[in-house]
Amino acid sequence: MLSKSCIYGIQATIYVAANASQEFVPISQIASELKISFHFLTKVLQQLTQEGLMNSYRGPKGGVALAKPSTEITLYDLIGAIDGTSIFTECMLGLPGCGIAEPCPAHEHWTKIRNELTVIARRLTLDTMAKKAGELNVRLTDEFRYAQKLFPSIKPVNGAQA
Amino acid sequence: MLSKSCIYGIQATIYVAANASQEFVPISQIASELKISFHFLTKVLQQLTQEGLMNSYRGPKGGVALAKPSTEITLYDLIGAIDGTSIFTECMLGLPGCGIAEPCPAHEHWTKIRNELTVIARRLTLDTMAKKAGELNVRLTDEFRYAQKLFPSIKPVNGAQA
DNA sequence: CTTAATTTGGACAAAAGAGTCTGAAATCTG
DNA sequence: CAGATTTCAGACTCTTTTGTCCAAATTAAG
Repeated sequence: MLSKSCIYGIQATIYVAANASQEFVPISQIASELKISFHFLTKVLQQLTQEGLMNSYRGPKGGVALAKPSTEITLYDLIGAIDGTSIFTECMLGLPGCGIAEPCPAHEHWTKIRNELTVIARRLTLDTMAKKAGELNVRLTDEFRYAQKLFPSIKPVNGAQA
Repeated sequence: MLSKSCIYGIQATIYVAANASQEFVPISQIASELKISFHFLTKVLQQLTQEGLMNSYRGPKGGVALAKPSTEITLYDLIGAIDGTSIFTECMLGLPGCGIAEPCPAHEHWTKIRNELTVIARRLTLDTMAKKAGELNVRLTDEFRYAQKLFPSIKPVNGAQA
């Protein structure tokens, strides 16, 4: 479905969005929290900075940051920047000319799914995903438990149940 | 999305279903019509016979045939046999424990899409797809034009417009 | 029985994806 | 300025997917 690079990129940007207090977040910190290879994640995030979705800064106190408010970066942007938009446009059977004029046997069904997927990806912002992933002040049990999986360093706060 | 192997397998079975007049269809014929590497397609179809979706027969007049009526083989069966069912079950972000109890940030949206995809794949039979792909007696222009792309050997019949 | 057509099965090569490593460039701190 | 921290850029390896090739087994037809 999505490539590993893409999944890592999405998880990392969610992490950065959730840590909005830090100006620049070091890639090493993201990699160790999310248990992703540091060097590999570096490549993925370089791609996101080259695509204009993130800013980076070298040296001590450096790292990466979102280039835009987290409310303005969508899942669609992230997928498009890493895996490309073909998942939102291509025929299920990979036939180059598939379209309304020359539909493939699965055309109508797949376009329906694909369009829904596109709408969802365009609407789902980093902001929304980061909130679900659990900032420290989110105390809902389910979300907190997820947060621990994605961000192991997050510790229970008073009132949160593990 | 789907692997090349899977796409080839789907196209080939559609072709076999559309050529129901032939008892066994040689793989060489399928490969040349669909412009797929013969040896590669051979592997894919071997997989489908091992999974019980097709029968094969060696020697002259041999080839492959559907193991069941084309009304009883679904897109879900084909995808499951070649790529596996993970596309119908897995988390979008690849998180192992993602579920109702510990949903990932895209969980609710992705499961909705995934479920629709599953329903469609389970309902879409080879029979239906083969009809759309254009048997010789289908004269609808759009479907015929598609048929020529997927099955180049199919020639216009009287009344069909190229 | 011989020949040709066909699948089967395995080995192998090429390409793409995933992951690792090293050195260079930039930047902060003292 | 010196040293530490960090991204940047490229080379390299490993694995999976894709694609190619060949010999063996099976079967129909003459």
